[in-house]
Amino acid sequence: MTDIPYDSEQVEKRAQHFWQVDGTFSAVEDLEREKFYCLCMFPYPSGQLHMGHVRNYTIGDVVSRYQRMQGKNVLQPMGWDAFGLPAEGAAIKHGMPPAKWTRENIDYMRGQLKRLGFGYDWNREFATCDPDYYRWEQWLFTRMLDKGLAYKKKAVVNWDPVDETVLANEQVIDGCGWRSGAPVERREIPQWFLRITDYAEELLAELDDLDWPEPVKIMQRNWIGRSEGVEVEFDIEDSDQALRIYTTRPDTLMGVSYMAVAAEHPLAMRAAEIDSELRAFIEECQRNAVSEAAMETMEKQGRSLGINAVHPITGETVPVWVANFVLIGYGTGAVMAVPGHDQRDWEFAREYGLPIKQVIEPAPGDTHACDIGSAAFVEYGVLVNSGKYTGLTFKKAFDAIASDLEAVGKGERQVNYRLRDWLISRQRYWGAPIPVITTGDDEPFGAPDETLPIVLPEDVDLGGGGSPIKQMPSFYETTDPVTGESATRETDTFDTFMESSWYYARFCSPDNDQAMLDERAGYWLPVDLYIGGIEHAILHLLYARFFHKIMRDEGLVDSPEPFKKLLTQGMVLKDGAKMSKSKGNTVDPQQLIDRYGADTVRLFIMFASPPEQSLEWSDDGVQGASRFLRRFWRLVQDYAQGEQPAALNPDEFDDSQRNLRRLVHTTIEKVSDDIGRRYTFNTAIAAIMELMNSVAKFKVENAQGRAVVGEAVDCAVLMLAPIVPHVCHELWSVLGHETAVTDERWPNVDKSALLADTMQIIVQVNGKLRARIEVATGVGNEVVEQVALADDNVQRFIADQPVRKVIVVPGKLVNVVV
RNA sequence: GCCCAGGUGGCGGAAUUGGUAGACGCGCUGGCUUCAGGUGCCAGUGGGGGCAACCCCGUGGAGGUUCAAGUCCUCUCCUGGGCACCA
Repeated sequence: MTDIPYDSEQVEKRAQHFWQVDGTFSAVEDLEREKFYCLCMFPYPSGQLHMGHVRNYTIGDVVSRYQRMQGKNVLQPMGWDAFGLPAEGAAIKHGMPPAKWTRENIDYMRGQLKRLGFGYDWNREFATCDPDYYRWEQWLFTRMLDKGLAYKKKAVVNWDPVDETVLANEQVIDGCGWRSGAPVERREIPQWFLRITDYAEELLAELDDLDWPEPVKIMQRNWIGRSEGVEVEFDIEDSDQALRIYTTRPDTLMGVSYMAVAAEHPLAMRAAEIDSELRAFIEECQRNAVSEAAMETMEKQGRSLGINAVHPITGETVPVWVANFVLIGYGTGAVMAVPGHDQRDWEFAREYGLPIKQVIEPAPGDTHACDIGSAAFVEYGVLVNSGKYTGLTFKKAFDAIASDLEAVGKGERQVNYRLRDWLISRQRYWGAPIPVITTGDDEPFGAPDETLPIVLPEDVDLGGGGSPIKQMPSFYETTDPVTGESATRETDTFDTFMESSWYYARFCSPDNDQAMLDERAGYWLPVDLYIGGIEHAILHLLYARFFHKIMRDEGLVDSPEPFKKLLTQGMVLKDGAKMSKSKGNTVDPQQLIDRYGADTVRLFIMFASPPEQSLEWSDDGVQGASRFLRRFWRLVQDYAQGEQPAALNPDEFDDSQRNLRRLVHTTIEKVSDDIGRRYTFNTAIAAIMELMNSVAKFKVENAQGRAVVGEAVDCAVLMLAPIVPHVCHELWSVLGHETAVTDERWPNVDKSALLADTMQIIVQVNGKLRARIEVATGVGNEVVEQVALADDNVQRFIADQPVRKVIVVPGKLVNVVV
């Protein structure tokens, strides 16, 4: 028995020192070698790593080290998503500028990442609050401005009337400001947008080719929400105004019984001028939260505007209402209501006593219930009560009605998207300044390249509430670079999603001060594997895809998409709930690292569940991981104390040696598949544990026995190296190897070792397990069937019943049906 | 409300293509070793029955398809994620 104790702290120190001195993880472009760019979503520097980070970055490190052992040229960088709201809150709380707070957090968290032994190329590190970084974002924005891809229009914000500041949705709690407690108001202010909708079709189409989880692609498709419909114009009675609406169900046009417009719609505003009760209702609507979830769940309310719209086909009039569930920022801010065939319209009509008309009935053979008296019938069907359209099916009715509307100039076919343009203005301090200048009443224009970056002043005091640069003439006062006349800088900053939309590309060329990207991006991009939380499935990933296409159109990258493969990890839970300070169920990774070492933490977090599922934290489980590593250490040390093993000679094997060697190679096969293809690290670890259990039980009785164990131990160290790299670094040299384990190749499967003489077959009678039989490998189905039928227990269950059928699945099972 | 996941022993999870439910680990029980300590080793461990061989039941719930269903279909309940200014 070895008496060398497993001292994780010393082992980890030695390995990390070696990697640093050796420059193991510095990535160098090499056109001769196949590259692998592995990227994890970078962290917001909130102060310390949490378990979600540890999980995310361990997954990325395991894949990176595995791909390196496959011979790939691996790039694994790390940086900081450093702008954002929490820094402003912390600044007010601690009386410290956000920049200082952020950079101190980064220094601490970098130390934590290093302590965990992640193989990052630290030479490429940057933070998004570095002017050298956001400079190029500002530059790209001015290109977009030139191309008309960036534009300004009014948009609604949450306004805190007491603090006189714009609030994030997160800062609105039950409709009130988080600090002031005052009811929040909707306010419209001019803001910057990016025309992501110009790319809607491409963003939708290219999803098909991505190797991403299907649920994420489905969510993005739904988010983009392509629909084919008709834009219809309703005249307003006794007026030269018109009301435009978009519908995907023109087949129900003959069932329209009222129209509904948003509170901010011009028709509603006009009507409110002469109707105080209506005005009160509209004001009430403007106190509603703006989020879609709030819109959809609140009680549906409305008021009649006292005006009528004229049906474009029948000429009949229908009343126009204002409704709290219609949003001005979405579509035309107005909808046609068909209560017979839309559930929300139905409920609204019921509430306010509006007529409900059936114009669709179920198609022949359709079994959906249809009773307009108790609910809307929302399926496609056959038209009824629809004049000349009666009897048509959906598609035919769509075409006929659309054509008729087009013929009279009252409508046109249109493809619509649910996706809206990206609002990138934030009325906050801690973000990248929007590089725009305004002179007098002229249109704003982009800051000239040579004036970039527009640097955010960092030595500020946030005590005054609101963004300090809005009160800082030294920041916003400037001159027109051409005319020299006095001008004003934009004081809004970019949405922080802007920075996270292109950082993956900048890691390729982090030190270039002449250009945003260079030819190195051509080598590394696209990212081969991108790993991060499922909560980013829509927004971040859609914005990054959009940015990539913008950069492609600017000639900066040549691929269509940024992330070839995506792995979305689940959350880390404790007692069934997300870890959070308010619930008091957090587990500090640092304490665990201090107590057990990085390898134990890495092993447990990879073993506890597969990456896509949520992970239930367990302190006892960490103990188990620690125990395994100690056993593993002892087993390898014990083996290494013996003499050099003989060469493997399969002809000399006895049965137990042959069995152990078969297990070694079936394990290599399984672990390679689990890590390389399935990303199920938990089952890979389980398989290696099984192998080690068998090695521990195995009795070495001769030279070939020792040789087989030697191969098993070597392979186990190699296969565990990506997961617990420190202990494997040390054990690899203990085993007498001169090279570093990080420079070794992944073990190969010896196919000849996999062959077995016999196989086990399951025998069922009527689908229930009744016997297990052992047959020689390769015997025919007839023989297997005979042996199965001859089994005593099988005979007992067949009894005197006639055998109706026998199903034989080769190599697996026999099912006897009686 | 809408979109997307998930629900399997006391616990985390496994079962990859419809073919042995519960691998591996934790916990627990019994035993051995030990200067009983967050040590090591051995055996057992889904529920019920049986001395045993074995048998019956069992994957949130209700139906269905199939020789065979954790896996496929329909409905339903519960939990989690997202919903455009948290990141």
